[in-house]
Amino acid sequence: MSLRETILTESRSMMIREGFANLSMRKIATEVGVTATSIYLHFKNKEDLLYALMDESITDLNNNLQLAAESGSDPLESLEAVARTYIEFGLAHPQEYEMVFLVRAEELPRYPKDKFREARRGYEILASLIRDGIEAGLLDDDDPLTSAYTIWAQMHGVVSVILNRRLDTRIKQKDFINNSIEHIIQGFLARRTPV
Amino acid sequence: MSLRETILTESRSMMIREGFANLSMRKIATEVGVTATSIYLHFKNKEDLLYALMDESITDLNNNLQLAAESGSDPLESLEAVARTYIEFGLAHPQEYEMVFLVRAEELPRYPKDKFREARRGYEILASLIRDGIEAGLLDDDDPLTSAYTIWAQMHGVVSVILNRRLDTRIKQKDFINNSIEHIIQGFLARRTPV
DNA sequence: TTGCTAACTTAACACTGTTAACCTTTAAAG
DNA sequence: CTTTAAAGGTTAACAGTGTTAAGTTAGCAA
Repeated sequence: MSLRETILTESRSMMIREGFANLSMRKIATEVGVTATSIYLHFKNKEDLLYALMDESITDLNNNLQLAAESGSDPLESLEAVARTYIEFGLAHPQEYEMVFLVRAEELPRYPKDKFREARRGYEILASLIRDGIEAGLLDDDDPLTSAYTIWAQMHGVVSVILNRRLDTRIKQKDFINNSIEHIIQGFLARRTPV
Repeated sequence: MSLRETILTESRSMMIREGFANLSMRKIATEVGVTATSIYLHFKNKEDLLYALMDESITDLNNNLQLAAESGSDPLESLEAVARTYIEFGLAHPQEYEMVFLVRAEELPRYPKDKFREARRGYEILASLIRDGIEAGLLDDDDPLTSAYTIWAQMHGVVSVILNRRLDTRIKQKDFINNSIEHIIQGFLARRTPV
């Protein structure tokens, strides 16, 4: 395994262990058994290293979503599976989720364009599912891409509220998730009696 | 104006100017015309200072939401007004919004309990609006508090996606917001034909 | 005048990301 | 077989961070 790979592996395990905020070049280097300066021979800077980590996580999430999207017997079932998979992924990998979705844009001003492609794949999985749903007459006939982003935003909101510990202690997390998924989908169901 | 207040005022203006992430005790102190150490005479630490700032912003947002909640002629209209107000507040005050809602729970492990009260007021404004809507037969009969959190999460998702610049450039921000508000509300409308 | 207290400062500690300059080891070229 | 060049690593330093211990100064009460 090349040093580059070792750094990535160790960074990821460290991030999961101690949290994204506690990652430091020196700590990573020590863990790997090398000097902090060495990392700069393989990554332009800390940002660059983080992008590499993000890319892996995004791919992982997207692969899960793809599977979920293919799992249902109709678009509605698949949509629910996707929502559930998304939320579960976020809760199961909080550090990775934070890194990918909760880091402010400001902190990543020069996100490399080629990495956007993988990031977009997720939205497109969702958009194509919505397109199927519209064609089957199950979902509201809006622009699928816009709706994909809207649903994504809603799912993200759910994960984000839980991870940021903003959820009222009186509410059970499970109820919150179920309620959310139900209403997110209901919000896009084709209206039987047009208003 | 006491030094404590001066520090708060200057911190806020600095945060808005240069961003939340660029706040440093030394910079604030310099701006105020004092040494960094002095701040510690008025605030326990940086966290404590941030909580004071957050508290002000949350109160501000909640006051806006309260007004919106009272603005409509029926619960549905009010709900839309609240959603629009929330999203507009987030976009108009990105730095404050980030501070209040995007900062990881980890970074605020000891959020003082008395400040939760103000934070909860917002959810309660929403919950009581939903309660009215349910009683008027306009909204789905779920637990109002759970629904309040769900709607909050969805609104937050919308703001968050925009602020974090995760929105596809092919989608107009305005369309995205309108589409979101529409579908969020639709997701909670009382179903005329029960399933 | 003494003594206390509040408000402030200086100096330091232990961190952070990052860079310039300086080795070594390895491998290819003449 | 020696020279050259590059790859991969190091040490030392810079400028910044939050935070604290210790020292100073001003104002006021006894």
